[in-house]
Amino acid sequence: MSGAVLSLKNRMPGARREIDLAGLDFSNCPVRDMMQQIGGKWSTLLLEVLAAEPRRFGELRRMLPDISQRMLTQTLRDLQRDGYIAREVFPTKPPSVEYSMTDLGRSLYQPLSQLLNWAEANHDPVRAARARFDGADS
Amino acid sequence: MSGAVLSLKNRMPGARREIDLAGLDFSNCPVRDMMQQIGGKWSTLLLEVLAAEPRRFGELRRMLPDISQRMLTQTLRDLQRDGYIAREVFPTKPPSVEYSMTDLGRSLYQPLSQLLNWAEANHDPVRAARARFDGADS
DNA sequence: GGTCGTTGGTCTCAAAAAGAGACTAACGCT
DNA sequence: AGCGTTAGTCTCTTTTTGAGACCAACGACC
Repeated sequence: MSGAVLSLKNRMPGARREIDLAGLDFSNCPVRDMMQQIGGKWSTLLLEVLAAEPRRFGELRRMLPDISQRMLTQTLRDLQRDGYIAREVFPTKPPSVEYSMTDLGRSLYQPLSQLLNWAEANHDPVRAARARFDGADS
Repeated sequence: MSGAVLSLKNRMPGARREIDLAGLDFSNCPVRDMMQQIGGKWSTLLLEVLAAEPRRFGELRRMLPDISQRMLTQTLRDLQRDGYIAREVFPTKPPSVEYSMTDLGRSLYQPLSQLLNWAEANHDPVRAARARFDGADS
């Protein structure tokens, strides 16, 4: 989970030049760094839910019935770590915790929701491609 | 990898109504279905490379020096399966294989590249948030 | 004419990540 | 006293990822 952004920067002094990806900077790769988090199995789901309104832990757990508590805790913590969501503890009788989206999270959510819309709109072509592929060689 | 889109549709007849996620359809979840693929460690990287121009297998392997052949093969096949990229074999002496983006892939790449741009533009805030978080409790 | 390198993979095994579910501790209700 | 609620943590199992050896066919080299 931690460390190891890419380990490409220190990787042979003389060699390694090649094509260099049309200007893409993979040595520092913000794309992978972020997509690793966003692409997690539950991250987008949680961002989508929290983009609508703040939620409490148990509320989220009930909304995503097939997430394990372990993964919910961990995904929330990772999203918080990256600054997308905020965690606030209320000192009620059994302390309750509310998660809400930050400004950075909302900023991320704009392009992300576009992608999510694409996913919903193009689910059929993808499923069709899959069926074609799976049927072709089996 | 296969089956099990969510297993929420058949899950208690009477109960389970709650909030229903502000209109989001999680029973069939195209979002997770697609993000699972896109969010893979190498998928976006490959899509980004292939969006620029078609590439051969070995070429891709050399461009992404820290991908294992196994994962390269598998990621390419998954992207092909979902219809984002096409695989063409040329019957040269040692047969060569070229991967190129399909129309569906290009369609996906539009919102995806927006997200990728966001990632590059906002790498610093995210890294800052991370540093703050990691420093806070340690 | 045997060896080397090239092609695009597959196979096996080890490491890392994800999932399931039991367990915790403080409080409220009955 | 016993049960349920809160938000988690801990352990164990399964799945996914990663590293790297191996493969078959051909061309060039010596």
